[in-house]
Amino acid sequence: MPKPTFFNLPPEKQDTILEIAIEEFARHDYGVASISRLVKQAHISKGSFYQYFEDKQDLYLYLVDLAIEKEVEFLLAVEPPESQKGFFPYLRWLFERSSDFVTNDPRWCQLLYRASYGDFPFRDEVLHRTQLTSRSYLQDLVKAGIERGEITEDIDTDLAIFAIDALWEGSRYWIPRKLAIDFKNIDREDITEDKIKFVRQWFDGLTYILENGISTKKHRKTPHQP
Amino acid sequence: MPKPTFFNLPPEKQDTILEIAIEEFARHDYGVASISRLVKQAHISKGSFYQYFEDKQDLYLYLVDLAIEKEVEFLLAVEPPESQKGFFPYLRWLFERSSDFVTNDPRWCQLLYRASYGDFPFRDEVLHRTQLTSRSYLQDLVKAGIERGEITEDIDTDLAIFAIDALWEGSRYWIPRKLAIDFKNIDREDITEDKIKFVRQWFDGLTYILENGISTKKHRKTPHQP
DNA sequence: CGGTCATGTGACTGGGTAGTCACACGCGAG
DNA sequence: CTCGCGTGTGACTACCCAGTCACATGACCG
Repeated sequence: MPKPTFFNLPPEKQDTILEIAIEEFARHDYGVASISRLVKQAHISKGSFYQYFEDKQDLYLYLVDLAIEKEVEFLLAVEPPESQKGFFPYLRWLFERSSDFVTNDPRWCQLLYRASYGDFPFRDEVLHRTQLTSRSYLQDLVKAGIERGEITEDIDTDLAIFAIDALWEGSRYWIPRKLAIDFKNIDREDITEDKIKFVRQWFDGLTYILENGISTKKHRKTPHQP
Repeated sequence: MPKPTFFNLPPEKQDTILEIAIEEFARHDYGVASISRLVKQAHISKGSFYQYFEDKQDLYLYLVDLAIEKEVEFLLAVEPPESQKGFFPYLRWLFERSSDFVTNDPRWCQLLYRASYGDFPFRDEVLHRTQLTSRSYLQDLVKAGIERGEITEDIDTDLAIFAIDALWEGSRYWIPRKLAIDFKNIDREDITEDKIKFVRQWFDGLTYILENGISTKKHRKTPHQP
């Protein structure tokens, strides 16, 4: 947690610092991200930084927490379908919200990606935070889906969760690169309708694949042998 | 490419150096991996290292090339099914070989993962090398599958490739962590039959999901709207 | 006015890094 | 024996990093 000094700052200054910090940690893994670069860009002194935050890790964990908060908040900004409608409509909603999150807050999104897959000490500390929310949430979803008979029991719950998660995390990584989103200069104008549409269709496709697979139903040659 | 000096070394010494190097770059992203640590562990001097390799990047790109070579060689060590048997048997073969590659050469595998998703300068140089092989290979596979009518045309080719790739790369990352494989001390004894079986089943499951999705076929409520 | 306290500062420390270089060693040819 | 050459070496450079600290600034209070 940042020191009280940070929260005493005028909100705009807090925001500026956080903006620059998000950019730094979106562009680089924890180990490569640099506080020196950060303070230069934010036009504050090294000394000030360390009056705001305990250390690099303190800032980082705070950012991760903020990002998770931000993500949840963004997802829930649109009402999810009622749970009795079933798993797949829910998944579709989740992916649609997620896709908008990517185009809306690409840097938060990238920061969270790095939090899961990046290279740094205190992995467990961070994984605990990121997985606790997303993965246990998915777990409940999938289990309910199985109980309701929508999801095949042939597949292990954990594997289903993994698949959903891997497709999501993979998207989170590749989409900004496919769309040539530059984390340095986020330009709202640059996220055109076309791009938003592209991302929506991307996740529509993933929903379809997760539900039905990619095979035509004519040949089902390779049944699952558990 | 390493300098001639490196190739003049007795093969065992070359191997030792490469072993240590693989470990370093499997455990850390390019930016975090350290040549100083490497030479200490390999019991060679800084000076020697720079008589073997141009620089850090030279060594790294060489390792990536070796890893790709190693992967291809390993995959093809078992004959793939004849192509007329279709896409899904082929995919099953690919995943089965891949799963064995993970348990057999976890460090090479992890190095390649980092080459695709890691954080470093000269991204393009590395991506070019990794994608050229795997992604264009998948592309041919998927296109053939579509032409043969095994893969639904509702799905964009690129998205199908992405899905396969994302599940594979995700596995490559998570499996060693789930199995608690320590890249530091690779102990052949530690890779038990149980673990190998676990990985095989993992990829069997993924093949099934890719082919059929995770839904039971009873409710197909959410058709794909392109 | 003087004092106190929160905040701002940038030179500095200690340590890690990639890469260099002047020198040392040994071996084989002349 | 000596010269040259390929190889080995570790101290050294130049740089970057996280984190510290003695000092500066300025606002508010008595």
